[in-house]
Amino acid sequence: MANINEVAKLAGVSVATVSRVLNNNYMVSDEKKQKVLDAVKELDYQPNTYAKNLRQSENKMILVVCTIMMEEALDGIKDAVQQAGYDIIIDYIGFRDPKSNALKFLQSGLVGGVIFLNLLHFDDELARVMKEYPNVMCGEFLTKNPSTSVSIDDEKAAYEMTDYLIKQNKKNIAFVGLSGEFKFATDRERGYKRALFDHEYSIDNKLIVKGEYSFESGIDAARKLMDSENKPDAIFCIQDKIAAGVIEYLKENNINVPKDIIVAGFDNHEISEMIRPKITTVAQPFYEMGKESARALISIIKDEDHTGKRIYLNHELCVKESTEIKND
Amino acid sequence: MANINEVAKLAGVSVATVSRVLNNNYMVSDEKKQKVLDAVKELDYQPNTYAKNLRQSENKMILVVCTIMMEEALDGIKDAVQQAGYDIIIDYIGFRDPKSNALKFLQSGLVGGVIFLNLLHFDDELARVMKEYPNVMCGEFLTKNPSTSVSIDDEKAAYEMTDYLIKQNKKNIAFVGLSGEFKFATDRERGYKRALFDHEYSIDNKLIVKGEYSFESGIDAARKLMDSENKPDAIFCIQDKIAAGVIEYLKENNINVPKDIIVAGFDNHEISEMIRPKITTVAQPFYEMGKESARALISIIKDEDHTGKRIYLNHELCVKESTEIKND
DNA sequence: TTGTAGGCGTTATCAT
DNA sequence: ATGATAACGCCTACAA
Repeated sequence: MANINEVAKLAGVSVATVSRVLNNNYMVSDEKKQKVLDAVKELDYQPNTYAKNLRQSENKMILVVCTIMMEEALDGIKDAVQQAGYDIIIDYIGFRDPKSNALKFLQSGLVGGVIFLNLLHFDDELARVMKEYPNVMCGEFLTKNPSTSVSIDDEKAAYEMTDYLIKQNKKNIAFVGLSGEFKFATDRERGYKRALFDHEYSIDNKLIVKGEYSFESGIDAARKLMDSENKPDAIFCIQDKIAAGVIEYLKENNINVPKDIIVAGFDNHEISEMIRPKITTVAQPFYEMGKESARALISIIKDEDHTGKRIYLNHELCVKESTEIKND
Repeated sequence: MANINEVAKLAGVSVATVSRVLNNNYMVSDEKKQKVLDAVKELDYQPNTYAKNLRQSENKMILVVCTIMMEEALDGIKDAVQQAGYDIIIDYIGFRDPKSNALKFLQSGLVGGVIFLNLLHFDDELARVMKEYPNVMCGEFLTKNPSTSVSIDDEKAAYEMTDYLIKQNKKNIAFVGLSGEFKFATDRERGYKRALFDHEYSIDNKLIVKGEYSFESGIDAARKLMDSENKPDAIFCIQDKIAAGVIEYLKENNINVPKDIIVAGFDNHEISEMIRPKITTVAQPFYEMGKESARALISIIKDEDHTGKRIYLNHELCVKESTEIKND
């Protein structure tokens, strides 16, 4: 692998000139610049990342810690980051190892900052440690976490959806949430309750069930709701996969959606287009969220501006088939 | 961020001793070792990755290039890699930029090898360039590509599925493939045709349609098949999402699956469990494929064993509801 | 067993 | 505008 010395030798200049051409691109004659460029091409020269980062004070590498893979958000991050001349590397941790290599990568100087993508388990220790490093939370964060965060306003979105369901003349609106202690989950539940309250609906805890983040869990939730005495005529699910499960259960029991019961989900997941009826849902601007997160992180890295901000982006209510009765 | 000098000073030893404790762990007295360890802890010292890699010849960083995010495969890669003391970073490229940063990362010395995960666009130039670097293809590869590859035997799997469909007493077995030139796609089509041939079925090109990798494409494919004169009584789709679309179209047209037509997919994608009837499919051992890929890559990096191998792992036929008539 | 010093490939400072 | 050289943090001969 060619290094800068070989390039300099081939071009007949000093290493400093090569470095200048490749980085600053000023204060060097066109003649020598061309020679350097030719030599670089000839040798397929690429500056060594390790040497470069060792020497430079600023670290232009960003780590993205992913639990669930959100391709749209990653696209947004990539675009923003590349624009600023940064590189990203991804640490995929799934749900197996909540801590990830973030700290290791940070302490070893590999990366200069971290974006946590939809991280669900941000414990106290991680929060404490992360105070010392540039980081932003994209999509999910804990109240006690002081990091800058980018997300939609989950409470507002859930409020709007519930409000919409009420306006379809429904009286018994159920909510299917998550059993864990996640901020986005409690926010959405709060939005649901606040909408009921504002419309002077009473809140029936029998109409609120909690489960996991899955299709099967949706089936279970629907069974619970339909087995109770106060049956719902609308079911708002915290996620589309769950809504898909709910719809499946209702279909199996010959309950028509949307005629008998209307169902809504959240996330505009692809499943919402693959199930019949297509699921009314809330679309999150994942691409923009990624982009905004990256921008925020870079400005934190650059300006040392460590004040945690809350950045809210706009969601979109997507009305599809599961809440509107067709007129064939 | 603390460096090795500060640790040495605090521990009252030389930097060489600190380095020895952290790496070799031999030829150093217990007394000094303990002092070093204490100092490391005290300062939260973590060796600088860039300095370390610059100095060392061997590079323990592996790049995984992802098109589509396959979490199971990533888990497998992670497990194998960590066991060997390597780190991975992921370059997510989606389908937007087929070339990825692989070459850049390799040339800049950031990584010592690459795993291409389900890469579909492996062009001649990439193939040429990649000859010089350790790399393995996981899940998909081109015939002309000399890299080591890990996958299932797609032809065999498709053969078995087709054979199974024939044994359900079906006569007109359609195949929904992909319009691109992908090895896995042509392999599966060949397996389908070979099974027909072995059973002395004639091959009707009207029963072979091609489209995209999506639910909508499945709907289109089913329409085409059902509009032709020689209607199928079984439809084998190259992927589960496509099969889901096919099933949806049939349902909309009051054609019962599996009673009237049986449908099969491929990949054991989660959608195969969320659609009714659940889709009979072929499961790929993604976790194992990832693990095997990582192992292969590490041995290539270590041994400089550049002979391209083909590693086939076993698939599994998953018979579900879309091909078997229930007896209620 | 331990310490000193050289060098990995860059970039940045200081001369020229 | 250009070149020589120090320094980044680490590992590893080599010396003691």
